[in-house]
Amino acid sequence: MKVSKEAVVEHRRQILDSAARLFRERGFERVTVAEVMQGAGLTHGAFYGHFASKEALIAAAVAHALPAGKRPAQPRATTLAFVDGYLSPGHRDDRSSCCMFSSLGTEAARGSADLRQAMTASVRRRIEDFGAAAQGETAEAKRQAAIAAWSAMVGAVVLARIVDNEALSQEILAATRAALPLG
Amino acid sequence: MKVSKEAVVEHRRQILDSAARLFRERGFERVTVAEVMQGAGLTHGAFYGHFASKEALIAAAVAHALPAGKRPAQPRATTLAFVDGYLSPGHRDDRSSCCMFSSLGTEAARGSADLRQAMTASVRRRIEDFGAAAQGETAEAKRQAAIAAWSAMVGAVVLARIVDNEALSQEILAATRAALPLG
DNA sequence: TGTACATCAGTGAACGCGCGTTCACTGATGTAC
DNA sequence: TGTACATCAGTGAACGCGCGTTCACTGATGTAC
Repeated sequence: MKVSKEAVVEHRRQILDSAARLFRERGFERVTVAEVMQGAGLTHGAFYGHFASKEALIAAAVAHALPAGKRPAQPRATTLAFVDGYLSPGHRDDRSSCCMFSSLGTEAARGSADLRQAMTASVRRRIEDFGAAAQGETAEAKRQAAIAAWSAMVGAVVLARIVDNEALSQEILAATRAALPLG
Repeated sequence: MKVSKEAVVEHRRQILDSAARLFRERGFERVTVAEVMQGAGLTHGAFYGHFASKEALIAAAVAHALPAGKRPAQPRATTLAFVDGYLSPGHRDDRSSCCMFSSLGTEAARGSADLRQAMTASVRRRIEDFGAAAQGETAEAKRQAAIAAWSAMVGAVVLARIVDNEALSQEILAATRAALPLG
């Protein structure tokens, strides 16, 4: 049956939320269109009224889940709290709402141009956010430190999730945190 | 037709090499058993004489491609040359023989116990190799620096491959290299 | 050393299941009068 | 404001293709004598 305009917008949002959660949990390939729609409370047939293909959904869901656009500089304490949370066992184990770079990064590198564009925008923003809290005398030095910090954080969570030993996993998170060039 | 014992061993090696290359290029999911066998110069029917399942092949191929076991400490210059190569555009663009952590890391985190065990052994060995060249007064400080360095390297290549802008991609590699806590 | 035969790695057709995608149909929405 | 009707989001069955896996068969290997 037809549905109100507001419901259509809401359904689209629910599809994107469902997709973003499932993709993080299982990766792009191991999630079916039918599962995404079920998670949104709809049936699979309605999918192609919202998106042209599964590949288009992937790009849209990632863009939807990633913070985009500029925002005012956040206080140093906010950045440091984010960093601590990011390199915590809790974030490592949170597969359904965790960072998309650490959960989907290597798959995303093989993704569509739209997907990579959305993720590139997120990387730029992260570098800007971190730059304000990074060590360094000059703006270039701060930017360099921000990039190095973000690389290390993403890599640490990837490695901490692969490793099958809890002590080593936590050691990776803690050692990376300690070496971060942030204030 | 039956085949000599030497040929069987050689075929198994070719299957593993073919799988390791294709998995790196496209990820575990987008490679078919038939493609792996074709890459090894065989037909798909022979696959199940060598491996119990595709999942078993994944673990075996990664274990085969990853350096395993202890080896004598390598000179500092060797480690630094590896690091420079790892964070180079050439390695970033080399999808067929590159590091498996940067090409398959987020997929591997969802993989089988056997796969994760093989990758964990490789992480331990990398930390030991890097420890010898790392900054720090004590053994613990060196180990911590080695872990932070490896995390940053893996993360940097993941991000450098996602980003759709060549200048930003190279900046990620260079900034991470410059901040590495290695001697 | 030579011969007969059992073994078994490889071949290629086939199976069956799952998934992305399509489509005829339904019925609530929202517009024209 | 109320009514008739066109629109169109959602439903669920169906399609078709691809992929992991199986299997009867082939013929070279390698062993027993």
